[in-house]
Amino acid sequence: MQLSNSSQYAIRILAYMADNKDSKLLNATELAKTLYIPYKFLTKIMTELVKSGLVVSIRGRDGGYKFEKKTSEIMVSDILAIFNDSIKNEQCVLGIGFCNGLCKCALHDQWVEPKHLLQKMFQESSLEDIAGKGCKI
Amino acid sequence: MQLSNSSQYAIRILAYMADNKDSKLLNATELAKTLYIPYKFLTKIMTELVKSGLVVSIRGRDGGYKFEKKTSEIMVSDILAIFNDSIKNEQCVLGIGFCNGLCKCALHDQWVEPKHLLQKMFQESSLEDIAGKGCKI
DNA sequence: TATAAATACTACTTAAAGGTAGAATTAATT
DNA sequence: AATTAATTCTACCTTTAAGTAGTATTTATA
Ligand code: SF4
Ligand code: SF4
Repeated sequence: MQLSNSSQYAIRILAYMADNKDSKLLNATELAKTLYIPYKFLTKIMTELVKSGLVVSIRGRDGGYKFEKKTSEIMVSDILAIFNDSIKNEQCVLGIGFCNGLCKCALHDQWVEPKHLLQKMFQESSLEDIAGKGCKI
Repeated sequence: MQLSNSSQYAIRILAYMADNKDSKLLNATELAKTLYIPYKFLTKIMTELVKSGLVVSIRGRDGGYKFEKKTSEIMVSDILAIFNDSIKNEQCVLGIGFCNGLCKCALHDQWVEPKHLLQKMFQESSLEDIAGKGCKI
């Protein structure tokens, strides 16, 4: 019952970048050191973030990463979507997955509310919202 | 962001057993067929449920499984605990895991409420509560 | 033009979850 | 006592997530 490492790392990376978006570019070496994320794994994640259009990369010496969009326009749910970690309406708590209104599982009714709150948390939190709140890692 | 297969299966198995606790014993073959759970995986799970004291097994011909406790006294959270899938108070949404009140992560504040609802759902749902609600698988 | 420092690509390895196979054990029935 | 049908044990296989290695590519600067 938790997000994948990739999603967790990506949120932390982007939250940190949002926190430091005054500095022109942030590079992978610095991000990995600051955030205690394995360098090679971080670059893999960054490449996915670039491909998905959330950030742009500048290659070559003095290169790095910066945002493509405004941080107020990037929601945490957008990040989760990249790593197939979104909470969808049809997300199933007991793994059956094809139930309808007539035939629902033992926990269906209890699941509705927390599922909705999770969705809300991810869909309504922008990077601007969560940047600068608390610690940096 | 979902329970492990083992937890999901275990909840479905026990909810079904609670639903059919009038029948003396339920055996693995029948449970596997009815619930569409791989037989060998199901027996592995059942053995863990026996060891943890939630159900008792009768071995040999005409054997099977039945509850050790009342279904009103078995909470879904008890099942999750067996498979290390509980939602703990200190459960971390961004995977850092050692933050305190002073230094908290970007999503800490937003996480409190849904986490609490998840805990509530699992801690306050007994097998009696969820049995007989909806479909059988 | 050579060098250095950065991202991107391809491929591999490791660890954990999910699942399977087969034999051993148990106990009721014939 | 033999058979049958059940659980349990040990060991293995498969798939996916997580992480690593090495090379290629790009670009600023001396
Ligand atoms: S009713 Fe339960 S098992 Fe069925 S799709 Fe909904 S959450 Fe999943
Ligand atoms: S503050 Fe955030 S990152 Fe830190 S332990 Fe709590 S949930 Fe995890």
